Amino acid sequence: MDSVNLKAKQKRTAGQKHGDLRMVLLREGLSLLDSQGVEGVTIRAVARNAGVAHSAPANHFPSKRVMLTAIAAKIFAELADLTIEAVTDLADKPEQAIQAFAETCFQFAFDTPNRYQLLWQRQLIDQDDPALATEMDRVYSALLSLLRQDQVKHRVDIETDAIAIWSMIHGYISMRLDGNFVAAKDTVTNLPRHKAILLSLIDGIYYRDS
Amino acid sequence: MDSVNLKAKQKRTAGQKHGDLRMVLLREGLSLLDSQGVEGVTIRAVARNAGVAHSAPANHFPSKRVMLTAIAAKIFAELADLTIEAVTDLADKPEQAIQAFAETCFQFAFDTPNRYQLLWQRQLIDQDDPALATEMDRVYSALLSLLRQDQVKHRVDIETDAIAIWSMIHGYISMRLDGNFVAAKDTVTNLPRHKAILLSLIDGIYYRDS
DNA sequence: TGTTAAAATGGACAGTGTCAGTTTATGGAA
DNA sequence: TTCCATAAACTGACACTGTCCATTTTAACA
Repeated sequence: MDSVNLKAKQKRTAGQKHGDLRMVLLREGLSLLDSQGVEGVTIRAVARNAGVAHSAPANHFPSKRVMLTAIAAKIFAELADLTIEAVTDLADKPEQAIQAFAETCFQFAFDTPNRYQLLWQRQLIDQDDPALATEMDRVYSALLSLLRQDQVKHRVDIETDAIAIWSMIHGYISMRLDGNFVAAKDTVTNLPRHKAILLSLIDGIYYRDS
Repeated sequence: MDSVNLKAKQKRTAGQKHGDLRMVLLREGLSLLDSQGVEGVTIRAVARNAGVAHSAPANHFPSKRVMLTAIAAKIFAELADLTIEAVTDLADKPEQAIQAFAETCFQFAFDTPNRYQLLWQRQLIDQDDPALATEMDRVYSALLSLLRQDQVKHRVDIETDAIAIWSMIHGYISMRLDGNFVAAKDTVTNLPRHKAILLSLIDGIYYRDS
């Protein structure tokens, strides 16, 4: 058996206690994220909750940044699944589909704010990570294809329309999660009204020839 | 002299070496923020750069969060000054004024990204701080009054229009700063085009009766 | 001039991420 | 079977952080 065949063998589980510590660590990391926010997600806390030594995670994640990036990739995958599922069976009704896409993002962000916020913390995660980029692209591509199917509106620049729509969704979510509407004398009771109006405004977003 | 009069005396500078260490600390904090990002702004690093002991800042800021909040308030004041100055002399041209407002935000964010990003880091700063809220409100109020002066568009809900516009501006900025357009095959050369289109889209944002 | 209280100091503590060396446990080879 | 190579997990250490504490310095006031 030569070295090539040796390298081909991927299932090597020597020395490990858990079935798959990497998976356990990601699960505990998500749990800590939900309960204590991103600052509660320390390598040592994750290791404690997983019942292993403080340096055990180093075998699976070379740095904290890599661990947080892996967690963020899982979250993006979750969001991608939700949005894509929300717009299936709406392929022939692109306007409704876009609304469903936005509504799903709102729901996800307000249901699990800590998860949503981690996705955009550039100093904590590595945006160039291939696994993360793949999942992020799934969300973006879903919106893009909705706009392409929208034959009613004569869009000149679909990509920029997508960016504008996504900007408005993300901007509203992040400002609300950051509590920045307090200064604007906003209350939580405004959320349904805001959402309704934003959805109608999003519907009006498309760039056409002058 | 009774205790009330004693309390009324506010200028008490006993024991201090610098003229105003608090101001020096804020300046060094901003400098570290610009050069190393928010994670470079540690209490001890700020103290080192100011040439004082590691625990000296504690006399002026009871915690790191309070220090970062004070820095953020200064940044918001800067942004408020810039936006308000940009829209003066445009009171009679509200559409141009709104464009100038957005353009100023873009400029500020891309010129000093670390400063802009600190403003929205809820886990690091205290959004309920009065000084911070005051400066934040100045920016928001500037946009609000522009919309009120816009007699051409018959806006039904000025506050939500402001939120939508501000959401789009902030959403685009933060996504670009986070580098989230890489997945969208975007390059920095797209910035001028995006900006032009976003400005025209912003112009189209207003909620009217159906 | 002496008092007083704020400001600045140095030391300590628990917690963090990361690195190094060591031990453990497993699958394949002799 | 026995042995070994190796990945995984462990213990220990280091520098750094924010925060607390007791102490000393310093400048304004009586």
